[in-house]
Amino acid sequence: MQPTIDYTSLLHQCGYRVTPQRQMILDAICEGVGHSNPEEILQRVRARSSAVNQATVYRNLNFLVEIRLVVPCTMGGRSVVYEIAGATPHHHLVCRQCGRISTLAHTSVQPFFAQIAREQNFVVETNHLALFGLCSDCKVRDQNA
Amino acid sequence: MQPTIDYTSLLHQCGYRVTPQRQMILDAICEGVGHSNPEEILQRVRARSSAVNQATVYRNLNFLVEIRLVVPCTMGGRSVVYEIAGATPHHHLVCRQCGRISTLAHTSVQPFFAQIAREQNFVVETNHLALFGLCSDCKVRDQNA
DNA sequence: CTACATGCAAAGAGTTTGCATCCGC
DNA sequence: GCGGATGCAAACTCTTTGCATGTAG
Repeated sequence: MQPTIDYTSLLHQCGYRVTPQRQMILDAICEGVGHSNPEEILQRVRARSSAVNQATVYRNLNFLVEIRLVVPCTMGGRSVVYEIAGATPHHHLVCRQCGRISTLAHTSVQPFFAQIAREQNFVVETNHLALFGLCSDCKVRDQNA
Repeated sequence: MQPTIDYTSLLHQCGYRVTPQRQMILDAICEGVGHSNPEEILQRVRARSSAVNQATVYRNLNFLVEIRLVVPCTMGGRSVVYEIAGATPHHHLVCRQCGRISTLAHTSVQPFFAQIAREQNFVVETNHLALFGLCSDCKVRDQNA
């Protein structure tokens, strides 16, 4: 988790306005360790300051994505989740049976992305890949069934 | 694109009811070459039979996903897209700048999935991966800007 | 002081659901 | 004939927007 002050001054430097709401929303995204949907972010912000409007959260999320400070990614749920753009890339294996989510280190993914850059001349910027499938436990259970 | 009759008899065999609507929806998914959202499917079905309700489309999509005849996948758009489960796995590189979508052969992805199976004991079932990033043209444009 | 941000409420999109009717088997 | 499928409309969730007010710079 990165300190908020960096982002605050970064916004300043780029000429963007820094409001208390915007700061709290950025804080909330940082706390979420890269897996927060708008609702969770709203909850976290409201825990600090009771009266922040959800429209403000949505507007700021869109704004932060636009200026590329925050990255949206889909994890299979109904709403998109957000994470700080500079966060360490990390990936997830989502089991379709039991829903368990395990983490996949970027080192396991990097060679694959490098290969795509080489073969296709395409720079993958997804730093939060979600792969769906069957985890080891459910695979065994499936075979025995 | 696969002939519908396979799916029809498959449904029969499994004891599921086969209605004209269900057949048309399956046809529409097949026609979509794996990239149809509910709206497009509805349009395609209605081109054949004008009065099919959208609730029926949604109910059938959920049904077909549940019995694993159809697979849902997110391509970055607002709604999920659907494809026939048995379709040849194929993947996409989506450019975040120009929106261009290029195809990535499964052979480029297979070793990566195999590695995950080996290292993590996790069977990736995603047969329609969407990777977001910068295409070659936009990369050049980015560097010159 | 000005332009942008916020709050509020209402509107929009996309999807689901309750209930009466219909129809595959 | 029975149980699941459909049509219709209303409800629900998530997100966006118009407008008046507030506030950062």
